[in-house]
Amino acid sequence: MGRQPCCEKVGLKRGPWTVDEDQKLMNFILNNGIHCWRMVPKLAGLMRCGKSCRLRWTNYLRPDLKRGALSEMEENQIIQLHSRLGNRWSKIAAHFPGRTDNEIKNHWNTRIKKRLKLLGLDPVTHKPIDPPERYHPKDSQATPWEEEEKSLDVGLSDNPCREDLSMAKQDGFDLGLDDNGSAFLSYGMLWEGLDMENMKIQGNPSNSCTTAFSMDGSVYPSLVEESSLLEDSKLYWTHSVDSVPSWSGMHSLEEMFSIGNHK
DNA sequence: AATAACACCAACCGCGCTTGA
DNA sequence: ATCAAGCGCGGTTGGTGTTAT
Repeated sequence: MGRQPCCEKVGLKRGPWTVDEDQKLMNFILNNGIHCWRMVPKLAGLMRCGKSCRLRWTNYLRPDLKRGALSEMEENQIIQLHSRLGNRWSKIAAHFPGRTDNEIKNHWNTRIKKRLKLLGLDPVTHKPIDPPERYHPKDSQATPWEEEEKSLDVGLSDNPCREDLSMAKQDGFDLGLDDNGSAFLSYGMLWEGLDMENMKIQGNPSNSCTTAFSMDGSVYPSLVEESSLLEDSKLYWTHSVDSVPSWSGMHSLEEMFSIGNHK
């Protein structure tokens, strides 16, 4: 006896969402908020399952989503967080306001993985490929990232990046040390040294100063841009869909989305 | 110009966790 | 304590666009 399907699939639409469907879902959530995803498609007049609606909202329609490619700084942060947390995309995404776990996961699978391999690093362990074994699972019940998580609060703080800064400082990223105090290559330096066009390591780390973390904490342009953007448009999105009905600036939102964000 | 190979990403699937009856 | 509904997460798939041959 298997698990019952999340919904009755007969007669339900699948595949890419149309503009009309997006508008219906958007309008419904803006006007009513979300209390039960299962009921959303029925009430919104959509021939979709609730799960599909939730995915569409969280990955595409949410007003606080940040559009565009991930910056090099964001990539570096993703790598460092992944080395601590493993494939816990939602936890990693929590450090990137406006980015979804799906987006980060896709980016990891399609780009970062390859880059790490090119650099001779194992995307899973973040260590040089075929190094002498340093991690012995038998020695510990928990994986390295599980151990790491015990000492980390991976939830959102007032300034997630500042939290990361302290993490980085604690763990010696600026010194090129890993969690165990061993020699460790800075991803930022590796990134700078990798000429993706010619696919070769240029190797002048001394010129490479762009790491994920700036110790003065002043260089997070994407966040700065975003916060000013939010201020300008008077949007106060709080990561909680329950707060949808209380947004101010609803008209700005609707205008924004009537322009269309479709492929 | 045709088409094969590759890259990207939206969407789906199924499992596990949480919550409430 | 048990069970089922609902939700969230991570892995995977498939469609579409781009590049190489």
